[in-house]
Amino acid sequence: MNRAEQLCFSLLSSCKSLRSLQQLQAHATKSALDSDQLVAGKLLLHCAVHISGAIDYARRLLLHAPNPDAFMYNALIRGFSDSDTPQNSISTFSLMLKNLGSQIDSFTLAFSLKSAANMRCLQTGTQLHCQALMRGLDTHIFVGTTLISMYAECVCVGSARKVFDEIPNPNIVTWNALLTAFFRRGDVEGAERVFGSMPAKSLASYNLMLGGYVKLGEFGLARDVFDEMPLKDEISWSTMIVGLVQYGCFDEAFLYFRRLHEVGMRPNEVSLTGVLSACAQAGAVEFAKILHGFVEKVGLVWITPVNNALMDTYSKCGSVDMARLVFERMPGKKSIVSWTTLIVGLAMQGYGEEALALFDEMEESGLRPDGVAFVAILYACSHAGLVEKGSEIFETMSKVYGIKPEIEHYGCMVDLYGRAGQLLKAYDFVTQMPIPPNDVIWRTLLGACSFHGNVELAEQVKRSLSELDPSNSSDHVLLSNIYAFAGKWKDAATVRRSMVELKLTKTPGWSMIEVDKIMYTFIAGVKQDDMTMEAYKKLTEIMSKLKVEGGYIPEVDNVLHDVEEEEKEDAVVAHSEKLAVAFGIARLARGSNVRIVKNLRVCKDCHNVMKLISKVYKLEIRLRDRSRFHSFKNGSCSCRDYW
DNA sequence: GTAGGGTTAG
Repeated sequence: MNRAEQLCFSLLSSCKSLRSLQQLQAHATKSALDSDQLVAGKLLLHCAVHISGAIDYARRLLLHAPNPDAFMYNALIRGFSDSDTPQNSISTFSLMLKNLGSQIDSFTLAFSLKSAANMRCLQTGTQLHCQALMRGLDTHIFVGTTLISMYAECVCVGSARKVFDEIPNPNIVTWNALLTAFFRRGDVEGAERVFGSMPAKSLASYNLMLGGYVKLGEFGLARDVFDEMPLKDEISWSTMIVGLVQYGCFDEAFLYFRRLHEVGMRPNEVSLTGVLSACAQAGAVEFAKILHGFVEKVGLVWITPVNNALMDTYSKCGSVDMARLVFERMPGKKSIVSWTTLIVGLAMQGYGEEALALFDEMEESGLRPDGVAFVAILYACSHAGLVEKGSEIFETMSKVYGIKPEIEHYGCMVDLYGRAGQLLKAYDFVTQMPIPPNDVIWRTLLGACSFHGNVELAEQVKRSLSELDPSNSSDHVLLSNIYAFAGKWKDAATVRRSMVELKLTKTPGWSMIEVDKIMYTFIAGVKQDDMTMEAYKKLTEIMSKLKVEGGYIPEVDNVLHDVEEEEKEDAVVAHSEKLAVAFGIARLARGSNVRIVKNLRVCKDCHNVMKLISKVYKLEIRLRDRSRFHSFKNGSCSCRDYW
């Protein structure tokens, strides 16, 4: 390497943008370095893998290179393998095969195989495997390991094993790839056998075991590995935290996060996104604010997923304005996830028009909406009652953007019509869908029937639902409640009895409230502890005050006769959100806002009670239910009674 | 002059 080349390479490593790289390129041309194969190759590699958004420029560099060599092809194939269009890797491979076929080497195959793995495309992967076989590269340690990873991604454990057996000296990375293959198939015993026969274990092997157990919900086993590990790094901790959050064990996730801190480790971006997601789901906004401060202090604001998690947390905790602020101030790159997160946040609050405006803005910024973005915008329309607009967008999605609607999009449409009370239209839509409706679709429609009190259609929908998922207890509860609200107590009781016969237990409704940074959970009908007793006592007081000062009339009390206690409880009386709000009124400082998170959809009676409380007690209540946000203020709700 | 295995967001 000569001095000019050396200088060029050291300058290259500091190029962070395409612009600075182009300046360096101009400089190289001036110094007659542009005909230097080494320089041209390095420039291309830097564009392809180190500068975000410069991959197309890298492609042009290759197409215009006077003598494209194997190194250049490999660089471009590598760049595409980590992009959002890994299929371009494969087309570059084909081009290389045509132009420079004899020079395909272990790098070419390893990078191309990575793309096949990312695409989970077994067909492409197998073709590349053939190419490797023809060149005797299938037993090459790097190619072989990547082949195993590819088969792992495609859940072909047998093929992964075969490749492994042919590799003469598998190293620890090869073993780890094989371990992944077994876990990918959910084969714990197979994975344990591999782990047991490994000649050496590194930290990554233990982390793989942890992740594998955690993903399969085997927390006891995961905890054993975690406690026995000779060394733990940030990935070990992150794996535990993320896994616990994914399984809804928020308290334990918070515990691990605290322990991580106590043993002197610093939370990294992954454990932070994990614990933020726990805050989002549990509604722990005060704790999230502390984490936000930490994120800013340690410079993690540059990490896009962290910002996205912050936005998601703030919007799911009812502070969509904070979410917007995070979005506007993000110093790093806004990904399509960033935009979609805020769109959903606005939609949950019923800000349909703002969500639509943001969607347009996203497109203007050059991002092309994907399938999930369309789910978000359709969700926005359905939660804001924008039926016409929603139908229009649904049409454009396939006709203009060429995105084939999937079951989630159809679900949004059913919700759109159903929420708006256009039940028959929703029903026709379901029966005319080009793909068979699943249980979620029918359940959405059943929810709409419940909200709009259509008993006949509900019965019909429930029959279809029972064919698909007969043992879902919440469907039975919903139908029973539909009967109860219509005063058909005998039918309600029949549904209840069938639940007993089918041995179905109902999903208990729970609500959480944060007081002094501690989350309290309330479950209707569970009265043994002091905290719940306190809530019940306060609730009784509140309800009588509402009757006198707010003119409260219970939704079904007047027709409740000759009914078993259980149906009454379920239909209205002491739903968990009422207990949580009562607890909040008893414990929170005057003037604090009440924030509640509920796992099911709020019922009409509770919604009514919340409105009255907000007026009589001059309180602002934010309630997140399974489906959306409700901000109660001065006797009315932000959802405009539309939910 | 380029690689392979372990934890992140809608």
